[in-house]
Amino acid sequence: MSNTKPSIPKGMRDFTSEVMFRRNYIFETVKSAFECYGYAPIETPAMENVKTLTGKYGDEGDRLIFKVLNSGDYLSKANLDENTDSKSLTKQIVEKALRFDLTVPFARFVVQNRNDITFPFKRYQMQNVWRADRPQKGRYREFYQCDADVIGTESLICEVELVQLYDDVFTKLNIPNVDICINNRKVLSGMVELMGATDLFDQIVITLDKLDKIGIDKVKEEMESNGVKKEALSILDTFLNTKNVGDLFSLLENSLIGKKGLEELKFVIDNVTKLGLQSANLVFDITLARGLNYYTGCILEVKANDVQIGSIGGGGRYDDLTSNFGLKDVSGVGVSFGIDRIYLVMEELALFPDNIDVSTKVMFANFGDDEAAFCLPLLKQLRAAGISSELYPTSTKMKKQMTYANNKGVQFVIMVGEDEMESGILSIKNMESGEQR
RNA sequence: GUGAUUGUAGCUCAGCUGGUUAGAGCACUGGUUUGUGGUACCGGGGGUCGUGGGUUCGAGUCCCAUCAGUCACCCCA
Repeated sequence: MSNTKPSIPKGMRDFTSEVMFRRNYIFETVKSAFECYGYAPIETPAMENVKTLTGKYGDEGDRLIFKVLNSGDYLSKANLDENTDSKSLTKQIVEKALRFDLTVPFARFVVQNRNDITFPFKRYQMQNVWRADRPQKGRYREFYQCDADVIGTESLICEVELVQLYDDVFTKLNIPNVDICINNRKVLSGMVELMGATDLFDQIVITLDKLDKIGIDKVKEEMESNGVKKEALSILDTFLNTKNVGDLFSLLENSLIGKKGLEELKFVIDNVTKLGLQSANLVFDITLARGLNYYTGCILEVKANDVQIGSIGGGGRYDDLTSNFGLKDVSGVGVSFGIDRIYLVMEELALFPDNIDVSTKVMFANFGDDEAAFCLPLLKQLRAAGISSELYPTSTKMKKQMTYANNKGVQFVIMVGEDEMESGILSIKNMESGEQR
């Protein structure tokens, strides 16, 4: 057999222990916040049926779904003729796909288990998802999402709580200068309605989302080339120049859906303002749109302003996701934490506490079989007391054992040799100070 | 799908306008110290220079192709 160079697929990663200690620190923080707000854990499988996933994320999203080839002689069951192309072939030889996010599988879960669930249902989920994207900074083909969703209620109190939840987590993680951007898809619908371009909604909204990146002129250019009329663009201008939510009411007076969206927006903002946030800022941003097109109401996106990276979290309300699976009129709302990006932000700003990567507190040096046997009961006692400890497995040179302890960040090394066994008094060395007794 | 950029030891890189046995630091390992790490000193192993072709007396260095990584656009966490 030939030696293959060890490698892993594009956009996927190994995590070393050092990295895992830090990742777990983030996971734990998020998890305890979720539980503190009354969310309960669930998990769903890595793969879903392709049909469950397709059509929920837009055309672009569908292309980025990782599909899993059927097992066995799949080609013999396929129908091949001269019209067969990749797309029609894929349909015949693929029936499973890796999950693309946690929200759609969750909607499926809710419908499938509806008889066992008490509504409103609050769950959290922290699992990996896969996207066949081109990797770059803060963007991988396998990454983790931590989602909290509540489904089965239209109450806007949920939105208010989710904003607080974001604030709680980022405050606990000590990430400064966090903006929680908020908008409402209904407000955008109202605006597009006034522009007389309802059929171009998706296009307009995607273009609008780029405003802070490419500037107003380019946005208008792109919209015009997509068929938006000049008059419509001046309406857009009025909206963009209105910073205050209250002032939008007069603009959207004639749009039923727009007014509804504004009322929702106002409720959330007012209540959050009343309760106050610890460290994050709630920012109304009319240009916030979000690509995933299952959102229907309030939408949220979180940015860490001190680091150049995409959003570190996002979410919103979806009114109709479960109807795809045959359960109508169930509204849900949720948020997602992008923990890989949060990791990068914390790394860049050096926000990780330095005492989170210690595993073994006490190590027994190994001087030989008899000495090792003497240590084992002591080890048992330490462990029973909840002190993480280990015995170096072989009696190699002291230098090597000490180096091992040092690199692993062990705090104390206990020497048990002949003298100690006889006297019963052990030598303990503090690895930090070098002191020994 | 589009564009830019990089590929030399396990890791981070140096290698000038092509010139003989390809270097450093870190890591690993042996010793100074037969029971002591993190600091010191001495030694050792490890590379067909991403791959394939071409130019040349001679290619890590120049040209072409190909593969892989990284970054940006699209889109997104």
